Amino acid sequence: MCQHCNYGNLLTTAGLEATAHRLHVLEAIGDSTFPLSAVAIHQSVAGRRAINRVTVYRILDTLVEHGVVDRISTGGRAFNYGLAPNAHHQPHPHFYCTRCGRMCCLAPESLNVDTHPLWKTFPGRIDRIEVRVDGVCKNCLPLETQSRN
Amino acid sequence: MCQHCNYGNLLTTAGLEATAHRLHVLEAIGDSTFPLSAVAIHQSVAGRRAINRVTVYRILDTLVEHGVVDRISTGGRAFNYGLAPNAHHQPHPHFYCTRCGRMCCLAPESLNVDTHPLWKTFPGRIDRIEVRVDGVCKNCLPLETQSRN
DNA sequence: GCTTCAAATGCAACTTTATTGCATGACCGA
DNA sequence: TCGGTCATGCAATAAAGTTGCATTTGAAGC
Ligand SMILES: [Mn+2]
Ligand SMILES: [Mn+2]
Ligand SMILES: [Zn+2]
Ligand SMILES: [Zn+2]
Repeated sequence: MCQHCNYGNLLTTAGLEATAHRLHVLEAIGDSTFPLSAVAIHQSVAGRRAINRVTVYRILDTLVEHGVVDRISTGGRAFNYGLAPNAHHQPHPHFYCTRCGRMCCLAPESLNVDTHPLWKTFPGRIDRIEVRVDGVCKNCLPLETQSRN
Repeated sequence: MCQHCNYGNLLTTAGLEATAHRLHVLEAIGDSTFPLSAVAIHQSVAGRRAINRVTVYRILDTLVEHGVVDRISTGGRAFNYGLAPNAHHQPHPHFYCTRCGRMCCLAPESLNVDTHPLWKTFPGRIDRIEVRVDGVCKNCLPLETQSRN
């Protein structure tokens, strides 16, 4: 469990009832050091307690809507989910390994994005800027050279 | 048609046979001022010439593999496609309107991303850095305020 | 403690988007 | 003309998420 986040508080602060299912889903996300897919979250929660996959999707929608969790695009067809930035978690970019499909969180300061020119000129409303780094992770790198496919 | 790109040349330069279908798909992408979904591309091409949607998916895969076209993640479940950066087209970030689902290309200089800290510290291989700006486009902004849903 | 009612959950069917397998067709060179 | 390779078509399948509706749950009021 994350040192700084009380998951029950996160939920109630966001105006959400802290049901057991919601707590389990949020725990699965918060305890992971990298963003997880809905399927992975379902598996993780279902390991400890029966839960329908639709319920997981609905809980994820709710958590994202209320800003507790971030929906992170992988570059693949499915989304991943991670704790939304808050007092204890700065916003940060993510890395996506195109070989194993695993994401990882990058340090907030690893990329410096200057958004000022955009804010001045863009005619619409800007809600979020998402940066994703694609490549091959250090685990997959050795495998990459031998099997040329 | 883009002033500077000869689509036939783009294909043959990439080592691809310039079939009629491939040319039509590439034209649909290159003539658009914003990235298009596979479904939109299929509709566009099919309007002028019978083509199977699977063929469109396969052509898109081929074009992406050979670096002629970029697969751009929308923040939704489907991908969009745009011309890959080349001599006449600098890499640039994209904006995704979460209300109408339309993307648009942003000026290359609208966001300045400093990637140096990442290159120095990241232990894997970096192939690409994708930046997506989410929000509400100027067309949708008026609609947004009246219908609160 | 009982009742009530909205919110949460379960389950089946469905949708969207993309992929796979296999058959057919077109093209190019020998 | 023949052979082979690559492109295309078509049907079936897969992956990921959504919808509709029935059932359960649990907090609020009595
Ligand atoms: Mn993260
Ligand atoms: Mn573009
Ligand atoms: Zn990897
Ligand atoms: Zn819009």
